[in-house]
Amino acid sequence: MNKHVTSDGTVGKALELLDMVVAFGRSVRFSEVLEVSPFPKATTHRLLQTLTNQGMLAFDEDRHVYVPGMRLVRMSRHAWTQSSLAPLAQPFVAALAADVSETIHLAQMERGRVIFVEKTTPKTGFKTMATPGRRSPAHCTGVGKVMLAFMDAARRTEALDGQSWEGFTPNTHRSSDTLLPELEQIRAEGVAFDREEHEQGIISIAAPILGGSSRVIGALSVVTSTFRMSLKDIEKFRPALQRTAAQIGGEAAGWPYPIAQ
Amino acid sequence: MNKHVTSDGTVGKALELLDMVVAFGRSVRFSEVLEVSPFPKATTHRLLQTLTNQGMLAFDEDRHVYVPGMRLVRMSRHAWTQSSLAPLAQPFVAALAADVSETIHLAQMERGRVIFVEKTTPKTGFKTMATPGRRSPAHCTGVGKVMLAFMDAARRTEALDGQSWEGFTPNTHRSSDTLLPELEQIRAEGVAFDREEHEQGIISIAAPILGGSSRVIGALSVVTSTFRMSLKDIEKFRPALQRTAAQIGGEAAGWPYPIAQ
DNA sequence: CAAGCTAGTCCCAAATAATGGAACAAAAGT
DNA sequence: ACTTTTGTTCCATTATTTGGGACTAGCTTG
Repeated sequence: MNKHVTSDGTVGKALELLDMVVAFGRSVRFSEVLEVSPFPKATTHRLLQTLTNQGMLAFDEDRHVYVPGMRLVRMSRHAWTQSSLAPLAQPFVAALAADVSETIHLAQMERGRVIFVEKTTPKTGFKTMATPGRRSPAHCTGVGKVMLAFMDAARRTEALDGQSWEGFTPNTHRSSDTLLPELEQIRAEGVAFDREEHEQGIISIAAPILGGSSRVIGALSVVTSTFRMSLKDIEKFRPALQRTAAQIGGEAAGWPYPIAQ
Repeated sequence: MNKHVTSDGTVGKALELLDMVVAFGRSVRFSEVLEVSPFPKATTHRLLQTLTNQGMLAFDEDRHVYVPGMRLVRMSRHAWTQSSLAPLAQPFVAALAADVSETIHLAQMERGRVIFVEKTTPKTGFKTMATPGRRSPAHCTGVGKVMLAFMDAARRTEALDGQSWEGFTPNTHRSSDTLLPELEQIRAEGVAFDREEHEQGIISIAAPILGGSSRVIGALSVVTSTFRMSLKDIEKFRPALQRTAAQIGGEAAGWPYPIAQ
């Protein structure tokens, strides 16, 4: 008798479509949406119309394309300032970045998936797939694993059930059988390591950000490449990383930020 | 047989509630939402649950409050970069700000209401109510009036019907009877003036931003106070203002931005 | 420029989901 | 311990969503 991860009712379907349109990251034609929509043509069309009526999408009559609407722009901006750790954490992240001269990721969790909300790259930077607003699996990222490790048991079980267990590299965990023991260890150590589990050649050390009632509200990581450093080398970032995570957590405590789930 | 401005179906109701929660700008208790909700208790509760399930809201079990959810946070990146003029206009706005040394507002329109998407204040700045993400009435702001003036007739009629006609100062238009002739004049002149219609002591000159097919996608204004300048004085900003608006429009043409409506 | 094709829109009887008054439960106050 | 306030759930009724398919607009091709 558990809650379903997927849609409840019409609202769920509409939001699913909204998400799809927005995720395109560009204007889209009806037929493009229809291709990825799990709903029949008439239903898809009607839901898009509703969303457009509601200002969540805008329809360009010349080009016949849908784009995110102004209502979504306005609401999501409020959401960003209120519920993303980025504005609050920004100065601390910048200080850490200056300190370690490596890429820093700040992430939060949305239903078992990692959302990157801030990223700083040093001048000498290389590219990782993470980019603000991007959603990645939790089972194969440093920030994801550390949030899984520290969230409460019920949420963790649910989150693990929802993982894709997609294998990105030979090191990627493919099931909770191998991940669970590691989570135990992460809880003991206080930090998680990404051992090239998401991208070949990319490693990281990640610490949880704990808000009020020591619940996980996000995670912070120092990311580098195996060309520059080894797993052993990045261990040295641990004190600065944990200190910064604690500072951010301290600032955030007392504010209700979304709990990782 | 016209379209209704208000809610269609369950999706409309859910979005209305979402909007309310987000608009609070802080975490809210169920009872606070219920107070402003037009729906009965059970319905309000169920819709909030649905939104929470969907990740559009997050519920803090300790504090018993709702906050914007991570799903909305994630969408904000995409929505902002795609549909707000701010990223694209930023350099032009900065140049104009440096040129005139006055406050600049960049706005777009959501169903007859003005949304401020960017604002720059000179060091010597004073405070106006406008702040990015804020929504204001169109009938009493420079950017609002100029967008109304230049949008197509059908949309304009609909937008005017939706105005609150709230009187903020003695100069505020209280009905379309007085506003319509001014819109005519604005169309002829190419710019609109805010003559202390929204805030006592605040005046502005605003120009429309026209995208492809010369449709209004936004507006730009130079704002100052009557302590510093007169309505006649700010006329001198017109060339720079219009030039900048044209530059932004030029950049935006070819991209489908939400049309003012 | 008409015919053919594809993309987009609309209709309506059946199926399904939303509704909300009222009862109930859980906190908070006294 | 009791009262009040706040939050949650139930379920028969009611209203909305659904989607196959027909239709229309817009584009392409012979």
